[in-house]
Amino acid sequence: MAWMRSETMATMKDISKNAKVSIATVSAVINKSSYVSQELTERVNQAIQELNYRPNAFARSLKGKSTKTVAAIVTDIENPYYPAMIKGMDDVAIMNGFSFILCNTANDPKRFINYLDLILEKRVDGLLISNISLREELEQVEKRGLNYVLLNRKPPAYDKNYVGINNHLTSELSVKHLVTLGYRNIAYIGGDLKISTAHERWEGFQYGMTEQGLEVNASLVFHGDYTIESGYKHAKKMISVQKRLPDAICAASDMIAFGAIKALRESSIRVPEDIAVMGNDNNPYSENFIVPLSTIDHLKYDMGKMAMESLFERIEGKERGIDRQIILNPSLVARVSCGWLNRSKD
Amino acid sequence: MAWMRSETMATMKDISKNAKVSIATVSAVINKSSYVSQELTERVNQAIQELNYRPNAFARSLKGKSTKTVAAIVTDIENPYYPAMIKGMDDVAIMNGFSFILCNTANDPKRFINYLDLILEKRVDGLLISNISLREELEQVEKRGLNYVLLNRKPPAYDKNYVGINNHLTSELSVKHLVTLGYRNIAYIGGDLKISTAHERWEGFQYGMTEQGLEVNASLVFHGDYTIESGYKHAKKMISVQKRLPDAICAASDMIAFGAIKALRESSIRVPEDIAVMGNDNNPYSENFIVPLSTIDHLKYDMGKMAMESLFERIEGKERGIDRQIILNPSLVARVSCGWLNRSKD
DNA sequence: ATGAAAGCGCTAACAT
DNA sequence: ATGTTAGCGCTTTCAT
Repeated sequence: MAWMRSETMATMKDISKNAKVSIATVSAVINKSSYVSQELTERVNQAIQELNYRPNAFARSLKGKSTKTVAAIVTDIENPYYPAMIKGMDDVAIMNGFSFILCNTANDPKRFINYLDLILEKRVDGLLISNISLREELEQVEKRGLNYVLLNRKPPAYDKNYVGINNHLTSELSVKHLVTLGYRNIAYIGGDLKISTAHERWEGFQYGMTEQGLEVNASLVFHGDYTIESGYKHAKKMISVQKRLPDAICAASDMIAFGAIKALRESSIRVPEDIAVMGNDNNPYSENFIVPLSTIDHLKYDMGKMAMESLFERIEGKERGIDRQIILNPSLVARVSCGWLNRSKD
Repeated sequence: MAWMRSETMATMKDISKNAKVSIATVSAVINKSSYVSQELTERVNQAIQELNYRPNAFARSLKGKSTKTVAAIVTDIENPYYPAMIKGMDDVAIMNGFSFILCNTANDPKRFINYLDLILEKRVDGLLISNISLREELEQVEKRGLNYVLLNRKPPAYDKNYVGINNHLTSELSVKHLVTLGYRNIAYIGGDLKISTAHERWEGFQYGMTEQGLEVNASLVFHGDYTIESGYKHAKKMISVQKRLPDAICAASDMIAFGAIKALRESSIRVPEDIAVMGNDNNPYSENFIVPLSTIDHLKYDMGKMAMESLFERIEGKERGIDRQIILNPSLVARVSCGWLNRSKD
C-alpha cells in the first residue's frame, strides 16, 4: 500500500527481491555504474516505482567519501542584510547538487560552537561562516579541521579564505557623493570598531575626507553599532550637544541612518533640506524608507554566491584549494536623503 | 597532528585501539548506555580528545531509527514575511536537539519536487512547508509518505495538519479600524484568489463591510497579487478611472499598500490626509515606510515556532499524531497611514 | 564490567 | 551481464 506512511522505507534488498535480481544490479541501475540489460533495468525500475523506493543518503555517504552537503552559519537571519546572501549561497549549492544546512546563531556564541560540532557530526563537506570577528572563534573552526570560507566579517589580520566587500571604499564613495553635492561639514556615525567592516568603514571615511581636503571633526564622530537604536542615540546626542549642526551625516549602515533620521525628524530637522544623511549597505527597506535613503550597495547576493563558489573550489580541489580573498566593489545608490542639487551653504 | 585537516576523521575503531578497549566500550562511554569503569571511561575520553573524535551522525542513524533532522520548504526567503517564521522553526528545532535543513524554492515548482526527493533521501524525520496552494503539490508530499505540517497557505478544503493565522479576521480588523476612524467609502486591493490567504482576506473584507453596515463597491475592488507592483498598478488604475476617490484603501498585504501609496503620492494624493491606507501582515519595513503603515500583525515568529512544535508532536507520537489546525489571532497595529482622528467627510 | 559479532543500506571490487 | 561479498561507522544483543 504505497499510500501508507511506512515507518521503514523500502531498501535495496527489497527492490532486489521484488525484481528478482541481485543487490548489485539494483545499485548498478540506480547509479548507472555499469551496463544492465534492458529487461532487468525495467524490472528494477518497476520495483522502485512500486515500493516507492528512494536511496538512503546516509548509507551512501557512509561508504563513499562525500556527504554532498554544505552548511552556512550566519549570525542573524532576521537582519535584512542576510536573506539575499543566503539565497546566493543556496542557489549555488543547489546547482551543484548539494544540500544546504542553514545555521542561525541568533548572535549566541554558544549556539555557534554547538553548530560547529553538529556540522562535524554530519560530516558536512564545507562550511560558510558569515561573521567571525574574534580570532578565538576562528580557532574553534580551525581546530576542528573544517573546510570553510569566511564571509562579510573577518578577524583581525585574517588573510585566508574570505569573501567580502570593499568596506573602505564604501565610505570613500559616501564622502565623495556628499562632497559632490556640496556638503563639507560631515559627521560620522559608525559601528563597533571591533568588527572588521566597521573598522574598515571608519578608516575609509577618514581617508575619503582627507582625500577631499576635508578635516574630520572629532566632536562629530560617534562609534556605536549597526542598529537603529544606536543611530538614534548618537544623533540625539549630537543634536543636543552641537550649537550648529553639520550639513551631512555619513552613517556606517542603513540601520544607523534610519535611527539618525528618526532622531532628526523628532527635532523637526528636515532631511535632506536641513541636513543630508547617507546610509551604507542598501538595506531592502531603504528605498521606501520615510525618506528614501541614499546609500551604498553591497551586492549581498553575489557575496553569498561567490563565497559558495569559492567553497566548492576548495571541496573539489580536496586538500588543496589555494587560500584566497575575494573583495567585491560597492556602488553608489543616490536617492533622496542627500538631496540632488548643489546647495550653497554659507 | 590535530591541527591538520584530516581527510578521514577518526572513528570508533581508532578510539578503541588508542584506548585499548573494545568498540562496544567506546560506544557505551559515548552514549552512557551502560556502566563502564572509571578507568576505561577515562582512557576512552582521553583518546577522544587526542584524536579529536566526533561520532558520525550517518552511521548512527543508519542503525537507529531517527536522523534527528527536520526540514522546511519555504517559497521565498527574501520575502520579509519569512525570516521571522524561519527563526521560529529553527529555535524549536535547536531546542529539541535536531538539525534543521532549510529549503528555499524561490517559487520554482521544480525545485519544490527536487527538495521533496532530497528530503526523502536524507530520511528527514519531519517537514514543514510554507505555502502549498495547489492540491497537486500536496499530493506529491503525501504520496511520498512524508511526515509534514503545513504553514501559512493551504490547499482548498484542507483540514489536516496546519498552522496559520486567521486571515478572515485580519480584514475584519482592518475594516473595523477604518470605520472607527470615520472612513466609509473603502476600496479593496487584494491578492491572488487562488491563494488561501488571499481568498480568506477577501472573504473577511466582505464580511467586515457587511457587519459594519457598509456596501462593497465593486468598482473599488481589485485582485492582483501580494506585490508592490500589483498594488501600484491597481491604485493607478483606480486613480485614473474614478472621478471621486474612496476615502480609504484596504490592502491585503503591506507590499500592496506600499505600491498603492507610491501611486497615490505620484498623483500628489496625500496619505493619510486625502486618503487612508491600511496594510496587512506587518512587514518589518512598514514601521519606517515613507508613511508609517497601519497594518495587521501576523505573529510570524510564533507561526514558525508552533508549526515546528506541532511537527515534533507528530514525530514523537510516531505514526499517530492527531491531525490538527492551529489558527493564530492577528492584531491591529495603528500607525499613521490611516490617520488617528475622526475626520468628517461630506 | 567488558568484548565479540551481527547487521543497518549501500558501494565497489571481484567472481562467475 | 549479473551476482557475491567485504566493508563503511556505529549500535546492540549476547557471551564471557
